[in-house]
Amino acid sequence: MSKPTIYKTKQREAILNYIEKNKENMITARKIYDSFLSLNNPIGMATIYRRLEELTEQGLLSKHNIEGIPGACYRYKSDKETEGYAHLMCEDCGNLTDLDCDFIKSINSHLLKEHRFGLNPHKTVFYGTCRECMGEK
Amino acid sequence: MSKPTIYKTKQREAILNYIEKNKENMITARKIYDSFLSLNNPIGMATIYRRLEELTEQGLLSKHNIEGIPGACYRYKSDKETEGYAHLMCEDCGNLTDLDCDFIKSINSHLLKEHRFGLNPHKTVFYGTCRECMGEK
DNA sequence: CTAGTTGCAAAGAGTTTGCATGGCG
DNA sequence: CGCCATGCAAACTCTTTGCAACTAG
Repeated sequence: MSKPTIYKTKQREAILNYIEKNKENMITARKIYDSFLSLNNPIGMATIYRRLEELTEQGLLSKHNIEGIPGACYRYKSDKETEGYAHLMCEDCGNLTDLDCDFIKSINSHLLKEHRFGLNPHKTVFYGTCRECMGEK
Repeated sequence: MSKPTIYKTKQREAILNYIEKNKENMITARKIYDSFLSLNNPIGMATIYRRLEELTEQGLLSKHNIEGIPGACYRYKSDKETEGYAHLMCEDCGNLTDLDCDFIKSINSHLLKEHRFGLNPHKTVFYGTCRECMGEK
């Protein structure tokens, strides 16, 4: 039952590198695909999906989906250094940011005590309108 | 700029009826399709999607998507009588329940004051483990 | 009559899988 | 050399759209 060996291939390293460089941003399979394509370093979509899925399982990425955006698709975000944070999703611009705040702890304990619900902040997304989009209205 | 007339067709009424009867449960396009099919009262998928979309726009349904379930698809939930509630999604069993609690108000004001984020509870989903699934572990 | 609705089939988008090839260890 | 990874293309799933036929008002 030992874990399968992981081979350090060019593609895997490149994807890890891309994620490291874009840890502040949202990532989609297509963005990665296009990025490598424009660097004349094309990579197969299947490989991208396989790696993203793997990294999500390993807890290094969180996988999200927003509606209301044309061609909605899975969006991944690096969770390095932000484990335990929740996320804020703007319904207007689709921007996803980390909720780095102790308040999540009180939400956590409220849900547990009053609703017997074990919150997973990491996956939780608050929908609404972000600062910028509120201002523009 | 007047709204288009709404025609009371057999299919539309049937879908509304289905939703009314299933307001406690999650709804998917396929569930509706299968339900009508088994009643020897088949209905086109396109119609179902068109009606669900319309009802979502009217705020009578909320549209969700959960991962981790094979063939993840959009799941709708009746929001009649539960407008303004947030939702709790169980990652284990995929169950979606309403969060009927004043605590949402303090979350609301916190996000607004400290993060300048205008929460839309109606669309917000807390991920975690539900009462039942916690017990079973 | 006329505008909205339906159902089919085809198109689309995103994602997943089968399989032969290729490369790490 | 063996196992895993890759890339292509095909398959799949869910959803959306075009269009001709239909129907409520």
